[in-house]
This record gives sequence, structure tokens and C-alpha cells, in this order.
Amino acid sequence: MNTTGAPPARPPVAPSAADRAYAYIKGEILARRFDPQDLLSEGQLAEAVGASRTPVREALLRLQGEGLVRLLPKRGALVLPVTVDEMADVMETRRLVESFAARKVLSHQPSVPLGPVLDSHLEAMRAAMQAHDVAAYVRADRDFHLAIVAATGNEIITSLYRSLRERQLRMGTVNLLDGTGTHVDPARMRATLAEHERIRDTLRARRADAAVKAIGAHLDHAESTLGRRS
Amino acid sequence: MNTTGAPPARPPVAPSAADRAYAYIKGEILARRFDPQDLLSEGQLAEAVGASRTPVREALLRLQGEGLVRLLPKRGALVLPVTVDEMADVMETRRLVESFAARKVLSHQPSVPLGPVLDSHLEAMRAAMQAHDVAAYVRADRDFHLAIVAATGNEIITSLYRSLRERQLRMGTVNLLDGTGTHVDPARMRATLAEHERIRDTLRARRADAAVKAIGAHLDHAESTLGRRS
DNA sequence: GCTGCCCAGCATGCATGTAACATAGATACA
DNA sequence: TGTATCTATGTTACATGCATGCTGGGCAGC
Repeated sequence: MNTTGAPPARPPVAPSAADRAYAYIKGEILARRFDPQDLLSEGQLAEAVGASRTPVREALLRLQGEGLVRLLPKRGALVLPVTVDEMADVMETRRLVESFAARKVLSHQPSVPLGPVLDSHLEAMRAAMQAHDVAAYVRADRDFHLAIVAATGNEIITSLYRSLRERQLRMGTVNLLDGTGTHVDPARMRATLAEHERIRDTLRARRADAAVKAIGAHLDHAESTLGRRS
Repeated sequence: MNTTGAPPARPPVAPSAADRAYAYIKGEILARRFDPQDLLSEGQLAEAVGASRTPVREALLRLQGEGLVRLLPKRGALVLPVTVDEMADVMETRRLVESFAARKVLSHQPSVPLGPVLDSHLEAMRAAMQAHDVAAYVRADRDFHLAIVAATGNEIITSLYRSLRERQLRMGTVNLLDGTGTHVDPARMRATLAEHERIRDTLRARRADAAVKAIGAHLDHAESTLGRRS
């Protein structure tokens, strides 16, 4: 029974062993505690996550579907490196999807107004910036963009976009870090925030071309600071 | 979702039990021998495919990633119905991707010329039409479009597009069938072929706007004849 | 020193056993 | 009649055993 009365957490009751394994492995990969080219074995992972090999295998299968690992027969699960090509593909696809979303959203009156949603995400970004909470900042950033895409109502495109952002996570939070890759760059954060505000403003004014342009500029900036590795 | 995920590389020699199960289940669903809303059980499928439940489970996981089934905990695998919304999403996404592909392909000289490839697919379509081989016709049609998208060199978009065409398969080969849904409509076939030729011609002439228009018209036709069910 | 072969060790792919859980239908009761 | 409860049945979720296949390293032969 849910004594709090609050809406139940993500998994209504109990996260399955497979879910735990999935979250664990994915977290380790994204946090770069598993390096690209590493060969993971089901047995080790099973022990680490405290389950048997079966749910671990299930998790690896899902991760393979997402392109994070590749299952080599009788060898193990290879953590795939992020290639330059993949990075370019991700950014190009983001450009395509976000531009499309902006235009579609402005092509007719939305059922629920987008403005307040964007505002709330912007507010979260501001708060995270002041609190120097990079993780929260990145999350709010992602939610902002996702809200625009989700407003298209196209579930295929929306779930594609979600997977894009996840892949991008693997490329590091670097675009918010300074040159050393270890500290947050406040200037970059402020600039990013301003870019988001511009996107919201153009959308609110229903200026499609300007919105697409603002999005393009934002992605240009993101891309130019991407790929710096410590 | 398996937006990223092209189906894992095909084993060169021996198809694994999981692959066999995957092919079997998918085939049954696409051929509509499993109806939407059906609840499949791992045990039954395992017996049908002549393997144990483990590889069947693996196959169901992959199919869930592709959006063909949904695994209900402790219940079974639900064959998802194709909704009107999904159909619209697929077509909208095809429109977006194919228009993008046409423009990108024309934006610079390709490393390998696209023309001959398109010609060969067109030839295959013609041959299939004369042989009244609908399956081959549909395959050549799909390859034609896929070639354009693949020419972008963007693997994310290409594998998304692949999954789109597979989803569309579920909506039936109906757009090539006549009103009864049982016989091939030669007129529709000829018209489709002409539309493809027009797309090739505009691409060859490097007229981007015209190509996008031709693609849009083609998809309009496809969409207008879609959704007829027997 | 170099090449090729062989084998031990490790990791998977699949089969199967077990227990828990969700549902449907029967049953008891107001 | 309508409703709540109980139980029988079917199905998964997970654990584990077994056989197979891949790989790396050592050793014989040159």
C-alpha cells in the first residue's frame, strides 16, 4: 500500500531484477566507469547487481538495441566507443527533428499551451545554474527540448529524440564543462540559458523561421563545444 | 525503442534459436496469422518454433523494442494493434526523413553515384510488376526509398527509416491491393512505378524542390490508399 | 628467434526447474 | 440481484545446469 498517497514511483511496485541490471549497466557506461572497448561478462555483472545471469542478459539485450553495447557470441558484451561519425549523426538528426518540431508546433494551435511548460523548464535551469547543480541543469535542458518535440504529438519522433539525447549523454556533459573537462563553465551555462530563452521567445511569438534559426544556432554552439575530451 | 537499432547482424552461418524464434514470430504477426490483441505465451511459441522458452523470450524482447508486441508482466506478449495514430506518425516521419534525404543528397556530390542504384531498383520493380510478384515489387519499392535515405550516410536516420518501413508492413500491402484487399491492382502498381521514376528524374536533375515535391506526392498517394482493410 | 598447434579456461546459448503473481470464474453473502 | 472473496489455472521472472565455442598462452619443431 502506498502510505504516502503520492503517485507511485516509476515502477508501480517493484523494480524487476532486469530493470535494476539495466539501470546499473547503463549508469556505469554513461558515467564512463565502463570504458569503451571493455568486454563485460554476464557473470561479473550479475554478481555486481546481485542477481542471476538471466536478467543481466535481458538488460544487455536492451542496451544492444539502444546501441550502447554489442553482444559478441561467446565473448562478452563489448562497450561500444562513441565515434566521430556517430556524434555527427546525432547532431544532424537533432537538427532535423527539432526544426521539424518547431515548425509543426507553430503550424496550428496546440491543445495544451507550450509556453508555460517551457517556462517551467527554464526556471529549473536557472535554479540549477545558481545551485551549481550540473546534473539538474542538463536534465532541465533535456526536458526543455523534449517538450518541444513531444508537442508534435508524434510518438515515433519523440521516442527517437529521447534516444538521441541518451546517446549524447555518452558524449559527455563536456559541452558544459570548461577546457579541462572537470569544472563547470558558468559562462557557457549562461550562454546556453540565453539561447533557450531565445527559442522560447521565438516560439511564443510564433515566428517559425526565427525559431528554427534560434534552434540551429543553439545546436551549433553545442556542437562546437562538443567532442572535447579530457 | 529500437530507433537506433538495426536488427543485429545476421549470423553468417547458423541461425541461432533466438533468431529463428524472432523470424517466426515476426512473420506470423506481419502475415496477420497472429491477430492484434492476441496474448502469446512463451510456452506455446517455444513449442511452435521447436526451441525452449529462453530464445523465445529473447525474440519477444526484440519485438517489443520494435513496437510489435508489448510484454505484460506475468500475462504474456500482447500483439499490438496498429492504431490510426501510429499510421499517421509513420507517414509523417517518412515524409520528414525522405524530404531531408533528398535535400541532403543533392547538397553535395555523393561519393557513389545514386542514379544507377535507383535505376536497378526501378528495373526490379518493373520486372516484379510484369511477373505479378507483389512481394518482390514491395521489396524493390522499399529498397528504392531506402537507397535514397542511406545515401545521406546518417546511420541513425537510416535505421529509423528501416524500422518505419517494417511498421508499415504491418499496415498491410493494402496500398497495392484493390478494394477487396485480395488482388493486386495493376493500375496502382503502374502509377506507383511512375511516381518512383519521377523521383529518380528529379534527383538526377538535381532539382531539390521538385524532388521533395515528387516524394510528397508519392507519399500522399500511398497514404490515401492506406488503411483500407478487408 | 619465429611459427604453428594444442589445450585449459572462460563466457555464452540454451534448456529446464521453481516460485510468485495476475486473472477469471465460482462461490458465499447481503 | 449485485458484490465481495476465494481459489484454480496459466504465465512469467528468475535461477541454475550443461554443452559448445572462442581465445590466449605455452610448447614443440624449425
